[in-house]
Amino acid sequence: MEMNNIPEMFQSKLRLMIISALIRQPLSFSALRQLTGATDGNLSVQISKLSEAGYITVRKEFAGKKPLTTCELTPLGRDSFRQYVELLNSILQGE
Amino acid sequence: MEMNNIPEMFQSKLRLMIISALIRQPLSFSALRQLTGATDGNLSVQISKLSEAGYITVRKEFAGKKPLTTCELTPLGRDSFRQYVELLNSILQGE
DNA sequence: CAGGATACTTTATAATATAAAGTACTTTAC
DNA sequence: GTAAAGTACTTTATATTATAAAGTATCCTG
Repeated sequence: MEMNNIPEMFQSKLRLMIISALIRQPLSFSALRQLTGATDGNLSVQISKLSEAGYITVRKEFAGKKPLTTCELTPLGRDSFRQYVELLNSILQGE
Repeated sequence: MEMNNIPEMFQSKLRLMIISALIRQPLSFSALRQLTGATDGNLSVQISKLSEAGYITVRKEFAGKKPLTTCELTPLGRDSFRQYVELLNSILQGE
């Protein structure tokens, strides 16, 4: 099968949920936590991985005196996701 | 007595400890917490008050991905403290 | 199949802020 | 002088994220 072609970044349910959520618009850490139901720690780790892979950008600032983290999909992230979906489609089509 | 002259900002043990600690050099929130033994909430509140009074400046930044808060005495803060000590001295001297 | 290597997840703890509740002290009113 | 009010300080709980440690699952390898 083409299983070996599945990019690292899509081999985690949580990362997949994050990317899916970011397709529509940038979201804060809190929003992602709510949408995914993930724990803080796990969410933090997976966001870092997506960021290191260049799939998302992470902006940090202070909203008042509290930290605010915003995640946004990069073109690379978007393209990779598109390609991944195409790959799944082709697999579905029987190769 | 001159009791009524005691400035608001010096009427709290914690604020006094903070100012005393900052006389030597700027310190982080964590350092102040350690030095004073105060709880996070209380320390945060009293730092805000000192800042609003113009006695200290509070700088916020990210050290890596974590927030770092640094407090520094302003000239006003330093002068006020000096004057306060003088006031106490004069009271001690019998007015 | 036992033993590792990997990677993901949870849990605990850290850095600060805010709000709510508790405590103390000081006025005011009777 | 004391009960009721008002003020201010303190603690406690919870919110934002990050990191490290421990747990769990999976996969490879001999």
